[in-house]
Amino acid sequence: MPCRSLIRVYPDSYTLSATLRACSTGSLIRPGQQAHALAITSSIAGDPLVSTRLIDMYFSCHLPVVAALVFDSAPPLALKNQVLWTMFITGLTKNGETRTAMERFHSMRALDIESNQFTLSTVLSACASERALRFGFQVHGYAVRMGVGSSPFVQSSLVSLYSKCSDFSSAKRVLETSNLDDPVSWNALIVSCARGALHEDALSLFAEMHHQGLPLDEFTYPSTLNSASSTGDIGSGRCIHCLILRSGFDSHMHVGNALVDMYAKLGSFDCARRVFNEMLERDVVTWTSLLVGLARQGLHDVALQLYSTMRAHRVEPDEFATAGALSSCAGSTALELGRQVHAASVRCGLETFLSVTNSLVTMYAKCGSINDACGVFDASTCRDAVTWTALIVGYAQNGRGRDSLRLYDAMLFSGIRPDYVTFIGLLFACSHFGLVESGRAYLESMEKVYHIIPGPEHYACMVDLLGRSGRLEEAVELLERMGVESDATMWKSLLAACRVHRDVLLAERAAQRLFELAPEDAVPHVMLANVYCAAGRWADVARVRSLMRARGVSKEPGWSWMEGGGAVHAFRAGDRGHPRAADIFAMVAEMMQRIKKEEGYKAETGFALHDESEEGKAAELAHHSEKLAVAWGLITSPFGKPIRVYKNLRVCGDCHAALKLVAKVYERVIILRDANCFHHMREGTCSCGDYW
DNA sequence: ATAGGGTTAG
Repeated sequence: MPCRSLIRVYPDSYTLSATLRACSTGSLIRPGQQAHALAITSSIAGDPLVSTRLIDMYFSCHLPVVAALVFDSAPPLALKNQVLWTMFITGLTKNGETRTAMERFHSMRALDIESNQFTLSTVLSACASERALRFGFQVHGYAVRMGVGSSPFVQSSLVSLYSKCSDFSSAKRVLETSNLDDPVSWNALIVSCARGALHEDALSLFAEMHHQGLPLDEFTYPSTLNSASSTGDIGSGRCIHCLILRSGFDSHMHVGNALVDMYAKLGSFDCARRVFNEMLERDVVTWTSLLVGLARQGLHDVALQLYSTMRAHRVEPDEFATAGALSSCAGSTALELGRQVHAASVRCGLETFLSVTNSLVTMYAKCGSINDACGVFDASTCRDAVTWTALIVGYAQNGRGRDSLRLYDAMLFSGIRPDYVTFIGLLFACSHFGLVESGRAYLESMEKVYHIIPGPEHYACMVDLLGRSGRLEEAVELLERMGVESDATMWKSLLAACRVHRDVLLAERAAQRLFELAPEDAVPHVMLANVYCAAGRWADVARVRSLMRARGVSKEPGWSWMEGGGAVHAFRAGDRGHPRAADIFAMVAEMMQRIKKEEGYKAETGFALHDESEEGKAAELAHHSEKLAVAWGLITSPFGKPIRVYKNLRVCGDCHAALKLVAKVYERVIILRDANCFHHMREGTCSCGDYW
């Protein structure tokens, strides 16, 4: 057997520590493991110096379990080492294992290993994450006994702990004894104020820092700006922006992000854009801040353009960007794009985030794709009240009141507490289904069992519920005795009920209130005209029309649109602007002919706006935007696929009746979302139960 | 050798 002589160089612990430190800095797991192996073959893995660096390396590579294995297998001598323990507890805290960090600190004390300011600041920050105020108090006392109570690191951790636990007086007491030149404690306090919605306090702390001449740093500004935008005070926001520019902190990305966020939240998109454009580097937060700001102002299409620009810049969306984009898809009913964002979120493993799940359910429900909403819900592993509520509301809006209420029972069964919005969904479902008694019971349990005070949205649903079921007097009574001020939505519900139940007198009363509440709104005028129309009071119809002219209110033009082939096709009434207008009008003619012949359809000319002959009215109705859009759907979308149409106003009564028959004759499902709810039309019936 | 505070959501 030939003897191969190998010259092996065994590294010493200093060399290996240096290598491991490099692996930690770069989160390099493979070289880190090789160094670990080398430490074992060199018999120096148990050296306290090496163990410390090994643990640090595994934590930096986000492998807390391996780090714990290394720690627990360290030799007894190393386990007496204060630094090794500190490193281990710090690593646990940084990896979010704050509970374990506290437990390990407890063991450290039990083994009589002393702590220093390094250990204690970390442990206090773990306590802060766990909101463990009592344990934190004990650590505070121990820190004082160990003589490190005045270390700026310990003090800032204490301020953070107390303020996160809302013990602001203790936080301020620590702050008053702290080193004046250190802004970290102040920053911690400002952050907690901002998180706890104490925005005025946050701003005055900032002012005090500034007044005392304390150094402000790149951590001070983001949370202060957050409070400035939350108070809606653009003046102080601009002042802070000036300070940032003068001190040069605008070069920090977090500060720039906070500025973009503030201006976007306050609706100053020019300023937000300018900061955005001038930033030296941007990350996903920069883009998301702008996107969410746009979405909040209802500028969903711009937000979605921004999302695709972000993707084009190869910025990977995270769960916040994804949730924001999905919420804009919901806001502009962009189902196709929503599906793409959904697919991308699955590819990136983001769909398990609660925020993404919630916005997916909401997006599908608001786009009328309730089965997809249901699918996301069923596949989700983590649900909160928002998840359940999104589907409860979704079912209700899509005309599935029973499923909505059934889901609420399941929600209670799974131990999730309903919130304010849940009850809006439930009452909406009840009004949809005409369940007067259930509605009353939900309203009562909301107050008595869950101690949630009903707001205008709940009363609006109740008025609608009572009105629909013909209990008009009761509805009026509720409007007068409820604890909140009546608003236009509630009176509109009542007016709609008056139209259905032909109560002209009450309709006039409701309309009068609406003219006072929202004089420039055309809808009440049109609804009142419809009431007169149904009662055959043509002179009054004409009077309302001239009133509208005199007041200069005009009906918002109705338009309908549908997605297809990656584009949106939009139609106005009588619109011949589409490149294939001839085909569309031919299809409308065919549609109307077939439903007349096969289903005995007759135009409901009461819904025609202009005074003309009966034939003229019928022709006007036939070219309403929703009929044009459905015709386009029949031409372009394959058989078997639902035709999805969206309308900005409520669907007109004649279109509703006609399209139900179109769905039957053409054996197609038509899903029409109007300003009020979804209409799932199939085989001649509609999910709204003909009341909307 | 070891330490503290930040921006984005439904």
